[in-house]
Amino acid sequence: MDSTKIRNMEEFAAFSGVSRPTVSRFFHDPDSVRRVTREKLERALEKCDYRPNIFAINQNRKLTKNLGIVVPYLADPFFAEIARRIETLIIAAGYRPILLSSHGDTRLEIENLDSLRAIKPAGVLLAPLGRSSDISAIEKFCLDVPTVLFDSNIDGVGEAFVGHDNFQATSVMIEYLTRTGEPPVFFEMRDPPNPNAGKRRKAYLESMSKKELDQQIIQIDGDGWQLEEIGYRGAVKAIKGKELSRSTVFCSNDRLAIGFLTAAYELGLKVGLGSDCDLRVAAHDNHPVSHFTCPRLTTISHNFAAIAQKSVDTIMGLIESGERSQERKTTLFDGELIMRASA
Amino acid sequence: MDSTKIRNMEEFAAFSGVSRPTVSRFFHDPDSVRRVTREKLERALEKCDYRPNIFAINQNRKLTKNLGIVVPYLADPFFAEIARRIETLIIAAGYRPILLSSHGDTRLEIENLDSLRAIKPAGVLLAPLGRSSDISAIEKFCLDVPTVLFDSNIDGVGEAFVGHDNFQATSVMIEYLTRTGEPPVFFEMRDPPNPNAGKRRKAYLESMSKKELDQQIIQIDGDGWQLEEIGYRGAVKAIKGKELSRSTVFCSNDRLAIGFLTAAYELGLKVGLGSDCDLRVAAHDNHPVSHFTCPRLTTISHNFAAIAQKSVDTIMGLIESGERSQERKTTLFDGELIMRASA
DNA sequence: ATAATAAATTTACGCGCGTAAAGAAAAATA
DNA sequence: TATTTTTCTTTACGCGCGTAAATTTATTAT
Repeated sequence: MDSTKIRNMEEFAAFSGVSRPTVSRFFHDPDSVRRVTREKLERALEKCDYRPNIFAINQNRKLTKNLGIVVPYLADPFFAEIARRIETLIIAAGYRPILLSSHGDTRLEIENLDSLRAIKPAGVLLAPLGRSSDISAIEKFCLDVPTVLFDSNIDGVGEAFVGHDNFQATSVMIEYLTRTGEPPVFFEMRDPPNPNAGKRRKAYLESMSKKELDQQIIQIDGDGWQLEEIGYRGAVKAIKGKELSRSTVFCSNDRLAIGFLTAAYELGLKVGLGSDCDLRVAAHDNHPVSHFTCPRLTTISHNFAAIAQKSVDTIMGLIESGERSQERKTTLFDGELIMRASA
Repeated sequence: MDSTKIRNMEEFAAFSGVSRPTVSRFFHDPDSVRRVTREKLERALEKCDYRPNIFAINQNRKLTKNLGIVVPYLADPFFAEIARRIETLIIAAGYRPILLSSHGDTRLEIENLDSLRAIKPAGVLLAPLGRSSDISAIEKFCLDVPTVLFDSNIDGVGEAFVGHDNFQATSVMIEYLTRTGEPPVFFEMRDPPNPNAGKRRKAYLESMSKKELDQQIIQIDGDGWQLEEIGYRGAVKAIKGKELSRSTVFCSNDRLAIGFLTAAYELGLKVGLGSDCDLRVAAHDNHPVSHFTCPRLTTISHNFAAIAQKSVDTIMGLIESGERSQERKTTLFDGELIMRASA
């Protein structure tokens, strides 16, 4: 590295023996200059680590290379995992991911969108809070910024939705559970924060009635994102109150199931497949923690890889075409049954 | 809202009847203008939602209001939780948090620092990867940007360190375990990615020898951040190989313990305090998941709130004084014993 | 070789705001 | 009321880069 301190593009142009507009073009797209020129600049770059000022760039371009990611609750490893995958794909595409969490708070979700708007992102991938989202504010945002929703859908909002097929997933699990034992009772929050929950309930009812099986839904109280605690309390109440009409429980999501397993353990119920077991418990999501519950949790995995890839591909398509999509497209990926010890 | 579209500060100044430099001062600090002027501007703001262009602001200030947060692995709820708290405090202080995860990757950690450097942050809060960090690169970064380390220390790097007192925590736990049962065996990775692990081992050895108790350390193989899986395999090996000289196990961290509990469960060992139990298991961190293991995990909590607060206070002090600290200060907070069912 | 094309250079302006200096106006003090 | 102090306005320049137009130079085709 040279001792020469380059302060701006002007100086770097002089240093490398190329004019400034050409340097500007080079940084925008290295292939837009002749090969000899490019090599000259690359050699200069090795001698003095100059990088264009990102603020000056963004100020003068209508469109930045920023790509926002907003998730409802980053402290939930499920969202941390999907965000991690999306981040990686965005970086690979040459964009800059800006990851924001709404921390389960409606107001913060809108604030996140506002501060994204301020940095003129090329696009945004949004997993909304769901039921508690300020839908009209999100709609307004989507008019200004190309936005793809993922994980949790809001009808008609954003350019597209990419998510998990709750109906397919539910029917696969119910198929499995009924084939290997008693048909399941459905265990969920009375007032779930996430729209997926509603679809899962509906899918349970449909699947069960198609098989002409008795439906039972246990709806538990609770509010917020402390799902394990809510699941635990609900399970204690349901077990002690002998509310379970059958010995198989299908939880609306893994985090509720984690609480359920804790309750069963503490109440001395053995969960699992064996003939010595009192209960079978299964759920939805293949949450990272579900690998290590006691017993390990049988669940339906989201296709994390496909959802992340399709979300990024979709927003990239919108950005690079420069157009809004003609029609809002919904893409759902099949879940995969993950058989473990709990059911 | 007025239909008038304000495009820049010039237009907003004209609209509100105040000169542009005064408007600029107002946005920098509302209290730096006279009350009547401020009120005039606030009224104007309600009529037309103008916000200064953040890129133009940052380009012209040497110092932005950006504050970087870098954590080693955001998909670990422990870091998600501490990051969440820090973010909240930073926003409250009127700064803009930029949260980046190194995803357990040395190269990405440096890339994160590089991209932070590009946005001229006022300061950075860094929880380094630890042993695998590129220390000289981090040192170089700290010369340019005021940086406070947290969670995991690198001697002499950064302006200050804020963390957890592993020695106090260890001795409290050992005190508790020996008072209520057999003294503990220490369970850890042979090659832990985190420097806290080294301190915990040392603290175990010191505490045990101070009490004139036999020390036993079980070091398990494994690499990377899949700590539960590593803990699980190590536990299976240790239990099947009858390596445990005593019935109390003190794990280097909760995530290893989660794997340990899964192994114990699958091998039919009952973990807990009761006389019918085979093992007691305790650990470090009060990881969010440790609330819901089976049995619930006895552990030592980090003082999340204090660590987050002190980290933010320290970096704010550096920023607002505009100076570098004379001497590197280390602040450690006591852990708190969280007694649950596992030990 | 000459003409046609492609690429680079020079020149110049604009983006939206920070900020400094000098003077005018308003508020606080005497 | 006169004086001092505070606050605001006017004017002007700079930040680092995007980008357009006109010109020059290099490359390719004829």
